[in-house]
Amino acid sequence: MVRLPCCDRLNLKRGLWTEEEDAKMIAYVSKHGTGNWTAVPKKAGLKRCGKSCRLRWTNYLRPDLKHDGFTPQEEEMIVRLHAAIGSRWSIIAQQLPGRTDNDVKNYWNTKLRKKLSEMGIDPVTHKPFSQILADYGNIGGFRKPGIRVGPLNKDLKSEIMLKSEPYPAAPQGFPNFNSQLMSAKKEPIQDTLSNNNHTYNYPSDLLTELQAIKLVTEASNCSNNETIPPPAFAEASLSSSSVSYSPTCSTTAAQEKSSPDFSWHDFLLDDAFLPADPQEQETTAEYSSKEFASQKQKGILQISDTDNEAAIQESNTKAKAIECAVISNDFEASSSSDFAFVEAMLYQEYEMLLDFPNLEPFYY
DNA sequence: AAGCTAGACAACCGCGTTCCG
DNA sequence: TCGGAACGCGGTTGTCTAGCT
Repeated sequence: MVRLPCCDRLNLKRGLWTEEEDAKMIAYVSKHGTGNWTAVPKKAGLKRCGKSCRLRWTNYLRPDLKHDGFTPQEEEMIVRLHAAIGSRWSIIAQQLPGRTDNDVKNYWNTKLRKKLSEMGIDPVTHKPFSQILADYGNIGGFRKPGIRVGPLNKDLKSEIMLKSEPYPAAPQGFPNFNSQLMSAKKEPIQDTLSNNNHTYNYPSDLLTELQAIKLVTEASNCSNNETIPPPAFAEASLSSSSVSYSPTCSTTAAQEKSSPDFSWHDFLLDDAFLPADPQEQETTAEYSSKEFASQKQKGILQISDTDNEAAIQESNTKAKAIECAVISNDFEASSSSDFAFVEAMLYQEYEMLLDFPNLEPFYY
């Protein structure tokens, strides 16, 4: 029997839900609970597919959901988590009670990304556009002039008024970070962190990603770490609305940071988590190099043996910035990140162009 | 008042993973 | 162990609405 996509089945309603449908769903779930979504629409008397029912319940009808606007604290959390782990909306949403991945994703796409772009910060890398351009200039010597901008995100492209260029595709066989992370079981962060029996493998080690989340979470919860700005900056910088911020955190550091001295530098990936102590920075850099070498040895980054050492050093520094974020807060870092992933892609492309100078870059 | 546009967000789609017989 | 069904996720599209011309 050929199984059609649920939404292609006959007589199944699509589109927006009516109040009557919502009432049926709520009545059914409150009586029978969730589970086996494919059976729900039939039992609840709805002409919807199970997938649609699950989505409606998960994203809208669930009683524990917030339907009001995002607070500055939540904005801050989203930005920080996105900087740490990228667009893992479900994981980010887990740290925001009452919010769904869809909520967070929509809010990011419609508000936060734009705000960051307008402030000259690349929403993908969380680095200043100027720094990204500088980085590209540094590695652009081998590139054919005028060929393309490279894998800059759309925001940056529009921001710097460059003509539209296709992004390079990820090399085949490159590790699928998203899939591996998605495959990991969902557990509350605290539980996950306390579980020493985790089996996630480098470089998509969920533990470390969650550690990064924990780091960010704790930083937002009244950390005295001066590298972490308090929620107040969200009001000052992110929120264009008149939402007033009532600090739940009353640390001196937080109050000090709420001053006009706040800098968006605090949100930039390279800087936000770096230890203030230069010696400590050196330590983290050393760690990063070792980890990168470890990745290389494991073949994860697929770096060839003809590496240019200087380029490796550069790549080490960039690709490990996020790990510094983890280390600087007394966590044991053990994984890469989306940021590192992008940088690794860049580097791998660089490798390829070195090996095959006549090869045209590949496009989407 | 009508038409247009952009923003917000609800909903859908496709794909990868997990579950289970 | 295998295959199909169910589930969950991120990306994308669709719809509604407010504001502007």
